[in-house]
Amino acid sequence: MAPPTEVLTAERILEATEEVLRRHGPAKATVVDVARALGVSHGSVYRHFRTKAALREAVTKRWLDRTSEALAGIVAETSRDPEARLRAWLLALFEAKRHKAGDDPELFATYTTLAGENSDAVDEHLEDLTGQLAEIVRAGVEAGAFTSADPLVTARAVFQATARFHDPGYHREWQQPGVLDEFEAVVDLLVRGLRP
Amino acid sequence: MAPPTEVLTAERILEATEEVLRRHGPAKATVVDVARALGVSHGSVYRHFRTKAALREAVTKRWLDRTSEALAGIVAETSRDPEARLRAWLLALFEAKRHKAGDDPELFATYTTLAGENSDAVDEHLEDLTGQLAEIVRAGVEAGAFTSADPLVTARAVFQATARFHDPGYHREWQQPGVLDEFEAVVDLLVRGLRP
DNA sequence: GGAATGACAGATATTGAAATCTGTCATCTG
DNA sequence: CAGATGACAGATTTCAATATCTGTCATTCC
Repeated sequence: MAPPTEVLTAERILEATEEVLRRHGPAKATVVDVARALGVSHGSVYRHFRTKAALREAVTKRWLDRTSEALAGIVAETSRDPEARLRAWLLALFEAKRHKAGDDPELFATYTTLAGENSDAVDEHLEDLTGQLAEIVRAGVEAGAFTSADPLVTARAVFQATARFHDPGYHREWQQPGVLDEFEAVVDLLVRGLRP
Repeated sequence: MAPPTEVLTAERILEATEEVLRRHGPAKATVVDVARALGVSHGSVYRHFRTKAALREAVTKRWLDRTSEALAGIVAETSRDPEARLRAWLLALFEAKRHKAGDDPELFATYTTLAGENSDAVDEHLEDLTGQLAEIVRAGVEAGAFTSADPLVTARAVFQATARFHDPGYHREWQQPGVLDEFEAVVDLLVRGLRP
């Protein structure tokens, strides 16, 4: 099916795996399918990824990293004041998830399954995100806009308190009317709590 | 097995059902099992509960009501100041769930399954709980300890912000060291946000 | 010689037939 | 006659046979 003349790279395998996952879903996506999509034998896939689990983990990491990068941009907007950045960051996270879940529910379910299989990768991702939040909190403390004995502890608290608006387990509730108001009520309460 | 002389009441059926669920788990607990435990035919059970689902829903409601009652006691302790009551209420909810999940994981899993099957009963329960929280917030506003434009909206925000410490989906994390510190960090932030 | 292949063993998933369960109701019993 | 029974039809679950997949590796190919 695919041009068999091209060199087989990890990158090409990952792309094919994403496509197979999109098509067949996480339960039916096999490495034989991936090999077939690439026009190679499944043994060749195993030359690049030791196991099926390793292949899926690599796909998961790729996907999580895309989310992180988008949010890192907001952390870097140092011209905006910390409170605005905090609100923008939390809203961007929520809206990104909400749209993924709403626009393509099957793909979202696929990635939710992958995330469940790769809790180590997810934990790393979560640490990355709380690190970004901590950076905003730290900047806020420095600017006198926030109070916090320990920005990382505070960041974790803010992240956990907004779990309902980014944890995939709550995805059903993200489509209901009024969620954005509920989101704002929580964020307002947290921002008030952060002020000196 | 049970004395067949006694009158068959809904109450006795509910007790037997809880026992069967405890023994066999939610997947294998059948109404034939319940009937057998009571020494009656399964047709007799259907005289008191229209369907298996209705029977399970009744068991679920019973269980949820027990949680509500314990917490209602804290709301009623009007001699304590609102902030103390709020903290005590949230801690009691967390500790109750944490102990149920930790002490008898199988039973906890059983009730989590039942809760998933009966989202209407759960929604009612959640409304009940946020109502209790709203009552504490309202008292706090009246006493000048809290600010809130709308106690019910604020109560919902507080409840959702602490979801990680009462939503059964997070039960794994409740056993990890440091959760109580994380709980306190979130509650502190929220309480600060509530103060005028 | 480095990459790709495909046959293979053991693990996992699918399938369809048999067993069990749910919910009804005509019948029985005290 | 109010309440309990158990036979029954259709729905659901279980289980074992069958097919497919995962991961390895000796062999092939460029």
